Amino acid sequence: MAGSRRSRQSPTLVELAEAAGCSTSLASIVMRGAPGASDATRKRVMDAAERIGYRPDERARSLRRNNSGLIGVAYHVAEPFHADLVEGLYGAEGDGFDLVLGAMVPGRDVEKTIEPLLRQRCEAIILIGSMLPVARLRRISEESPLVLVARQVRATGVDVVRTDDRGGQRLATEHLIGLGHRAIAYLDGGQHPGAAARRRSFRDTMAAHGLSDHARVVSGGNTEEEGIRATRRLLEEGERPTAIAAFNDRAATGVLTMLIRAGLRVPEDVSVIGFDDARIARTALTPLTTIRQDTTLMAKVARERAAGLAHQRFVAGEQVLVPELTERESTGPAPTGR
Amino acid sequence: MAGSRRSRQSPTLVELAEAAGCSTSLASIVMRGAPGASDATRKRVMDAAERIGYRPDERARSLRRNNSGLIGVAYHVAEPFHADLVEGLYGAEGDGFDLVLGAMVPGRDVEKTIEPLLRQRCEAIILIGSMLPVARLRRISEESPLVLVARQVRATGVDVVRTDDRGGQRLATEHLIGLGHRAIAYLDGGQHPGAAARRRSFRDTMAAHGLSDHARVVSGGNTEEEGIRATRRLLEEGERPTAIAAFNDRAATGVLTMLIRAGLRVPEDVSVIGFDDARIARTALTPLTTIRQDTTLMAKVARERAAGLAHQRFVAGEQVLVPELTERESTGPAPTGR
DNA sequence: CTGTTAGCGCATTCAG
DNA sequence: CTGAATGCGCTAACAG
Repeated sequence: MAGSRRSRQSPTLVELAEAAGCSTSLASIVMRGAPGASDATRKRVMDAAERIGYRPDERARSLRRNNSGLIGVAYHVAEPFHADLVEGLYGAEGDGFDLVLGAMVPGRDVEKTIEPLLRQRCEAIILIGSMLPVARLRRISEESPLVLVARQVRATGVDVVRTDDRGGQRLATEHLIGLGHRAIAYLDGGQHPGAAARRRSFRDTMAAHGLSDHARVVSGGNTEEEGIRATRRLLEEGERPTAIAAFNDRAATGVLTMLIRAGLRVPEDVSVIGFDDARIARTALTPLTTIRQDTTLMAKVARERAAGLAHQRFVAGEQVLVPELTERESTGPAPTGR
Repeated sequence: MAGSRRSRQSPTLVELAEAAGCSTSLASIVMRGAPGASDATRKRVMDAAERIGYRPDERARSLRRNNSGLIGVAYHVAEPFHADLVEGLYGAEGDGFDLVLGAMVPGRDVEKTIEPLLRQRCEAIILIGSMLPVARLRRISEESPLVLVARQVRATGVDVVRTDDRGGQRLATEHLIGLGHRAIAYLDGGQHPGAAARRRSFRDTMAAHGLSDHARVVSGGNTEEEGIRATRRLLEEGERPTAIAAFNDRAATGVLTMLIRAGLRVPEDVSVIGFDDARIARTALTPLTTIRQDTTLMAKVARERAAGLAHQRFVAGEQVLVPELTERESTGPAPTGR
């Protein structure tokens, strides 16, 4: 009467066989859809399973099969861009693997996160946007096939699926230059994945257009908060740029917020460009022009790589996806005269 | 030489014992930190484990122990509010359980999500913000202790941890009324958890203040996108309200966006209030006045309930947390005259 | 303190 | 199609 006191234990295969009036092997065959049972038996077993509430024990299964059928995914819960990738990962099912998620949260780093995944004997690990040093990545990849998503790294044994950050940022910078902007500020992403490449790309592209003197890099971050703070500093000190390129869309949203709070118009006074094409880019006060990373495709490729590595069908390599410019309303011609 | 071809299989306890020159039982004792081994042996075994890269197989462990030590968590990846709760869940460790995450994404519903969790024999399931019909919840709770977070439901066997939505929305509505607002619109959350209670609370509170005629409920949603669309409709048709209460902070952010795009000032022309006190509330263009749900506490309580239910230490019940008003800048006195 | 033994639930032989 | 037997890697008695 206690509501949900589970009736003893979960039923086992033996009990299922009893209930169905057949041998355990037959019951097993039916439960995993293997050949070797008549349709009549199949129905009888399935009905019995339904009736007694039988549910295969994955632990026993995978132990016996000697493969877990699991791909582990470590990601930052609080990062919307990661959430998009995780959605994509689930959307790309059909390889016979299940996904098991490990969340990285403040105080719970990569190592802590993947430990349980390894203990469950995941056959591959997909690590999203981690800044772990190469040496550590290498060590992990020695224990399990490792697919690193959204970060560039050159380490034997580590598979990489990423967007061309350099090319993407070049697109962004040249878009602004093409609109006539010269005084352009770049809001840096610090230690976050891709930040170094994008920063370098910004500087190089500015230099290539003879605008090195106008290229200003300010330290920022990957959150709205940091976008706001960085922009406040930017407005306080020195000459105001006519365009700001941000590390990602969240930071760009912060830039937008601070500019408007300061009474400036976007894009009339200042143009803003982001990176990622995250969901928030579309619903920002001024819809953001940004560099689109195709998370669906990245996820699909990452999952394929993980499954392939698990089956030893190929060796670790690098897949670089091409980003593209998505023009919305946050960028416009550089203001003339002043 | 292939980089990361895992050297055969993972080492087993037997191999560890061999490497350490002791019996498997001793090795086992050491690995799980059980009493019954000398410090010298302990060190010898730990060193050997490190050397051969031994890592206990959780599947075998939990199978043998006959308890998985797992709490399953089902949540919507794309929902920032859920992400906050998940962070809180991890932060509340120390009950001897590990967390295993199941992500709900479009096309992957609750049932699909918890199936793997059940197959792994999680000892309890924490389900965040699901709108599953009561009958289904009951069925799940018959297979595993179930803690429902952030939704009200009265079902035997289903444990509930939620915020007082009714009281929270009353706080919001009375805050606006207290500021002199009379024409107040409520942007409804449709089918989402808590929506019904908040909607009813809005109507009741308006009625209690004799403002039924001014209470306007418009259909909205729980995203920025829907907040924008609903506000656009709101502005097109009928008299403009002086205040808008939204189902949650994301929708409220959309409201803000649309109002400002329409050339209105917040809070001078229109006040806006949200619900949740999600992270975005602080960085919104106009920092949002909102009803704070303490996700850290909710998560802590939810995890305690889950662990307690798993150990049959108490029966399913309902824990209701008290929300509070967080005043920021998006609400102000009703505009006078007009 | 240490070693031996018997399963946990299931998949997979193999001989009927 | 069936039933019995074996063992995946580990823990938990129990006996030395």
